[in-house]
Amino acid sequence: MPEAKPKKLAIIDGKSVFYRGYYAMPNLATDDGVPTGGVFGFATMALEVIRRLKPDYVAVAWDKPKTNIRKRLELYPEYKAGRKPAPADFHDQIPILHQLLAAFGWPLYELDDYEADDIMGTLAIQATAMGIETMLVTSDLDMLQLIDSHVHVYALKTGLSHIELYSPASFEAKYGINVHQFLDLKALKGDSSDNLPGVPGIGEKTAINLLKQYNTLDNIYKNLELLPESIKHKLIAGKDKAYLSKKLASIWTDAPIKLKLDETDGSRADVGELARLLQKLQFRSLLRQLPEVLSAKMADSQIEYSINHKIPGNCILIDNDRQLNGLELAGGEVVIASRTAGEDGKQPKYLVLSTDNKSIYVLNLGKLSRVALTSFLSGLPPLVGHNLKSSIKLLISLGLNPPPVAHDTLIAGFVLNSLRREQTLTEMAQADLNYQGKQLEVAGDDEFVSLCPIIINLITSLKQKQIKQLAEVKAFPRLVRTIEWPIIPILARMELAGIELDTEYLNRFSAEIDDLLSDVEQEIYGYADQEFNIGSPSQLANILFDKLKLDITGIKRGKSGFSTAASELDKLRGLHPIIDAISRYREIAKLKNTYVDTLPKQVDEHNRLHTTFNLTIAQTGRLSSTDPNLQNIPIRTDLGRRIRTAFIAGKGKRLISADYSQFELRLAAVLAKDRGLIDMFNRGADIHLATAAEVYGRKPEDVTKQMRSTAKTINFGILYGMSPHGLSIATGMTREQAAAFIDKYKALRQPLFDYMDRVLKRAREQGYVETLFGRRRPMPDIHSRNFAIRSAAERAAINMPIQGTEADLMKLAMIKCEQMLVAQHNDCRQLLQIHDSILVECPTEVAEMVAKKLQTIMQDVYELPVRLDVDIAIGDNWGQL
DNA sequence: ATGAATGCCTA
DNA sequence: GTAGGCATTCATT
Repeated sequence: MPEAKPKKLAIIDGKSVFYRGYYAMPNLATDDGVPTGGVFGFATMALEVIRRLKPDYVAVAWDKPKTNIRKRLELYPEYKAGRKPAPADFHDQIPILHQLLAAFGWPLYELDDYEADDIMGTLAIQATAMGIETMLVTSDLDMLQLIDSHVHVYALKTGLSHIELYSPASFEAKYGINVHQFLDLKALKGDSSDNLPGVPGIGEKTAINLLKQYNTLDNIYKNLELLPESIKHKLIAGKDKAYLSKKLASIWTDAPIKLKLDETDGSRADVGELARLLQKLQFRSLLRQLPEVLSAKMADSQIEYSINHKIPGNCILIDNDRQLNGLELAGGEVVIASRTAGEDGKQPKYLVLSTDNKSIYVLNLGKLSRVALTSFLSGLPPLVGHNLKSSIKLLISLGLNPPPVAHDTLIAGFVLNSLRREQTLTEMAQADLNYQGKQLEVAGDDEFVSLCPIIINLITSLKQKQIKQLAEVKAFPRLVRTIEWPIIPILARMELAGIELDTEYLNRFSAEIDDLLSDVEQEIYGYADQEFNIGSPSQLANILFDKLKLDITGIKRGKSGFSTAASELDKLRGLHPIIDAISRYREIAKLKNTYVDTLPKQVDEHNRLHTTFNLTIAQTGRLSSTDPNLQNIPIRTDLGRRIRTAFIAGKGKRLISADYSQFELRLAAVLAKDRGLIDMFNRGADIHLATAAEVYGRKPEDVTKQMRSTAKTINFGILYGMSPHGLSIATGMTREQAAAFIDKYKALRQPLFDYMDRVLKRAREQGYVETLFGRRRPMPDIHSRNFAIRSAAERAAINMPIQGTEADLMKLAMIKCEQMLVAQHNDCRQLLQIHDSILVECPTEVAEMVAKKLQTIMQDVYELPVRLDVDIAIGDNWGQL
């Protein structure tokens, strides 16, 4: 018989959660003006606790106002001095919170002289004694000192409801010291929010270094003689303060309070009352979640744990070549996972492989020879994994030719539901498999090895489930097989290849810009007749609108005053020479800070820059690029273009760019089956000029620059669901002129507008929109009662099939280009993709030929009623292209 | 330190 | 007015 699962108790740090909500939603109130921000935060989090943690028991700890810290004050009168009192409408919400707790059936624990921390600590100790697992929900890092094998801390992350397991390992990864050293850290560095002094002159950096070296506070004081003079003196002078701080920061676990399980039974919620309360508070979104959350909870108690719990017995750690002898990785597929480490997180450390879910091999890469490894790994069957791109990069960096992808659980999860927040294996397993075990993304090597069987098991289980789910949507199996799986190894190769940066050029450029920048800066100070921080929108607004009294009519207001965005400054141009100077300053500062000074810091030893391409971020299916983002390198201004000049081809090589021309508009024409537009493209017309000619009823040769520009604006605007109002702003026309223009355009492009209506209709009926290849984007906000939200969803819905089809086709083109390159020009590499273009590096001799081949492949990527045009260019730097 | 707000770079 | 990433300032912890 399996051992019964231990019961779980969640203890919520009521005030800290409440505060979060209060500050996150400062103005939230019901229609009759009752402030509800804090309650909303609490309620949101409460539902998330039920959904995610599935506790058997729940208790809420609360600081009693005023008296709560008396005992600590006896020790240190300054304790928590300097804290602002809570605002008045904060207290107004407390009674509502009590009602909410009553409805949940959750008791509030509060005590004179004890803070919520102490109550939580005490209850946790008692729970452990009863054999119960405790989960502490808080935003307070101090709570980490309570962690042990039966007590876990969940921290509130960004947003109101996002809670995340705070593990000793993640703490260690972040600070480099153990959780048990937490109190000693506080003792040394103090804590400004609690007004704990710590040792004066010792900050976090020094404190951590000392603790790394000497482990404990006591031991540091035992070894004072070994320390540098200055630190030693500070420590001696601050000894009392250090130990006092430690005492004050310690959570007391002996509060006079008793955990009564029957009071905290989490299943006693009065659902009717809850619904009534949420209704009254006008928390509609929460109200909607209620049935789902509570029923999920009930269902969970009946459903069998859906993971195969038979942990495979033979998980073999391999750390010398001999162990590889006679081992084989035969089978239809291999489940693979990898682990990297080091400063940049790019040093490969472990590779985990399992072909039949019985034997799991954990390769300690540092201990194995390259030869033994490559011979063992050659001829692997197709791969299954979670974020296979990282494992494939590892295989390639070992010199292997990676096998094809059979299934990636990260990407399948995204294809199945692009809205889901869960991205790590742990999160996905928790959400989809009801996995309730340990966090799998861990800091310690030993811990990682011990988790390998679970990792393999979860990937396998997730895959099985996802395969079934993919099969339920006709287009999905084909989408992943023909687009998503094949693009993964290509991106892996692109990331590994990187692109060479001329760092010396950028450094010279930086110095040059510096002079420009300080000139403009002085000029601005001159106009303002004072120095100020030009980078601060609020200071800048003060100068412009208070001091210089520039005309504020028509200037947008933000949350904190008048906007100084470029579009608003444009309205002031001509009023004062400072405006132009500010624009120049902004341009230069932006380029310098974001690109010129930053990129050279990120190159590898070959001066190459390696980005990460992400497949599971953009809702439309586009790639995104991070660390660094190489999809937003400047091009529009002359100064910006010079940054592209720093992206260079390697020695004896050339860069080729291949860009789709008017890709999205062509696809809009196809999706809408707009014969007129399609024909226009197939004639090879200048699309904006031809549009202007038709709308204005002129011959093409009589179209002015202004007309063409207006037509161009609307051609683009249409793709984004632009309104007449938006058009008038974008073109400078009056609203009436814009409306008239749109009317003509509508008549001309009726199929396009009919198509947009069809997309919206389907979005409303089906709840999602899709691309030509059946990639879906759920559109829950399409039914929002909030006009702004609903309108935004409608615009996104119109855009998604167009942008998404572009993304699908671009991936397909990359796959075909890669096949050609590998087969015919294996010394050529794709380096970057920027949504409608690719950048390829190849030997000078073949550049011409390769460029032509790429052009042909991209133009013929997929049979469409519209012609696709691809522009190619060759150069030794990106700026020339 | 962290997150929101602001602003700006790309397709 | 679609889709992203990221730097800086400033308030809050």
